Amino acid sequence: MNALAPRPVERGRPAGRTTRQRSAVRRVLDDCADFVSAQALHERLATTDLPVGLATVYRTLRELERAGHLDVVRDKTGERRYRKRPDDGHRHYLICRACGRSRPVESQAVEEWAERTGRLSGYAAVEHIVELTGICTRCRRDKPERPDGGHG
Amino acid sequence: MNALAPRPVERGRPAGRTTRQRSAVRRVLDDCADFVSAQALHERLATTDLPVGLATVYRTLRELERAGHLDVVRDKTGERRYRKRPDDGHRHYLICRACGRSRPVESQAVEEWAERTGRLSGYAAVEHIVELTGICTRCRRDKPERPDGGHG
DNA sequence: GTTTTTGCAAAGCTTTTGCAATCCG
DNA sequence: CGGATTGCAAAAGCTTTGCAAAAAC
Repeated sequence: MNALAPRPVERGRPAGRTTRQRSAVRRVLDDCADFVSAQALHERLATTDLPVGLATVYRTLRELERAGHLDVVRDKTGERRYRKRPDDGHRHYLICRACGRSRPVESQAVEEWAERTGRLSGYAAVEHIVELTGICTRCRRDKPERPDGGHG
Repeated sequence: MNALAPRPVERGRPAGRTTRQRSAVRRVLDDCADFVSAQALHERLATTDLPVGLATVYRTLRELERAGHLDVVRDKTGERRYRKRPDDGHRHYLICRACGRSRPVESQAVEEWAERTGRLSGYAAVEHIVELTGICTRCRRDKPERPDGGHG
């Protein structure tokens, strides 16, 4: 559930090799364009021409995360979910606790607050985590709230 | 690292029995007045007149959390840390990634942003998670940054 | 005297790691 | 070829759960 702060990024670091597995992971991330857990990714890939090992999925995600290509979120169970980050910078999201679907929200106010608070505090390398969860209009009609935040 | 949103709280629910163990847990939480992990709590209690089992610590924390008495945060390792919530409502914190110490920050701007964003979205029961991390002035001089956010 | 709570050990989950086999360049 | 990468299974953590013994009211 935590949309990542603008990391003091390690962008531009050695990219590693381009393997079929890594490409496959990126492709799925692009395709769904919503938050997915490592395990879900692994399952989707399992039904593919090129199944990818769970460990590799995790490793690839960690890499993409470090490179600043992903927004990351943690649900109440502690599971991490990943979503492709737009090229023009990180986003914050409003995530439905019932169906798991996410939408980016306007967050300039928080960005400014975070920047200002960090600056005034005298702390170095201040990062922020901000996220919103709720029940979307559709789910409010249809389903009961799931405790974990949905979207296995 | 997530400072909890103003829960659609379950306050005022049956409080359960008052046992020596639960009192002990609350006492430690009051004493340190900073974020502590369940395991750290358990260790502190271990050296006491009344050691408390780890499972009991977890159960007590879960209860206090549900009752809205705690602010909760998750570090990068996924470990949860708990801190007594002031009586007048939840806070957001700036936490030092090196030493783990936390200080509440002024957060009216975020509160308003969250409220407004939730209202405009049409989502129900919107909750927010907001937190800041950085390196405090003292640690900037003294120690190197720890990867996990400190305070074992 | 019931009902709740405790404690221990075992189980559950997600994520990480060791290492031989494999692949990329 | 040589070093990076994959996969599997095992290991690591944190947290939860089952169940008999103990405590609370």
